[in-house]
Amino acid sequence: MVVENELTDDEVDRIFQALADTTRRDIVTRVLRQEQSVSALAGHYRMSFAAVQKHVAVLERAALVTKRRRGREQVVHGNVATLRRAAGLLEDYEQIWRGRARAIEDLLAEEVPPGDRGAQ
Amino acid sequence: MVVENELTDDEVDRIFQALADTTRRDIVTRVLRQEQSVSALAGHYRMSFAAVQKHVAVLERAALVTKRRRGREQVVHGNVATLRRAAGLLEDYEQIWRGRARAIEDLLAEEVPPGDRGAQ
DNA sequence: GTTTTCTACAACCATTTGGTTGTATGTTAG
DNA sequence: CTAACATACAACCAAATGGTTGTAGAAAAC
Repeated sequence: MVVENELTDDEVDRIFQALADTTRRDIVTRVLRQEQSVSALAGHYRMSFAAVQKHVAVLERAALVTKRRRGREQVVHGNVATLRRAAGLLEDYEQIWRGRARAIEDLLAEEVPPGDRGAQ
Repeated sequence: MVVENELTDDEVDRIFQALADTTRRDIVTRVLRQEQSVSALAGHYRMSFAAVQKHVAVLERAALVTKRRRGREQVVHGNVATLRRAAGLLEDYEQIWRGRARAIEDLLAEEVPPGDRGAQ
């Protein structure tokens, strides 16, 4: 394991599920660049305010964004730690794959003992 | 952009959607470790063969796995390139965030011109 | 105070998802 | 050839998803 990740299956489900929508990914990029109120976010899309509100709620349940009250508006900001964890998970998969590749290499090295090279 | 990624929104949707299920993530880890036939995979889960077949189909549409015929069985192997791309996307988000952090730093540096340190 | 703005939330709807069973087809074993 | 095995695929179902409209409350503006 590259990094201790302590995420439950459900949490990982929610993270990837939340990322599996273009609008939500766009919201994430926007709030990573600069935190914004929900209505400011809603202004960027052609869907209803309530729809955007729901998208933000999905991202919030996945801990990809957090809301903070500021006066009458609720300002959304990105949660880079969760993104880092998700990236870490994917990197773990790569490591598994490399581990297998390594094992195959080792196996081949065993089959062709040192000093026996050259024979097919 | 860290790496040229040339994925459409729909493709990214499918990748994250496919990863948003514990069974499917488990299938990915298994076939990354060692390629397996669909029925061999199905043996590991308490759901029906058809259900596992559907999960594999979802992973295949996302290009996370590929099937190869071998006799009467269809052997599934993991597609590490797609995983790498997904990881790259998440790393891009981190970069956006770091970019903003950098911009804030620069802004602060402007507000407190050189030689004026020590105040606040 | 009244009005406007921003948010929350419920109810509803169409579509997708994740599962089932059943049937058909191709491939290997005897 | 026949039987067993591995896969494909359709039909069906309950639950979740992504959208809508409408109503209500809280905070700010006037």
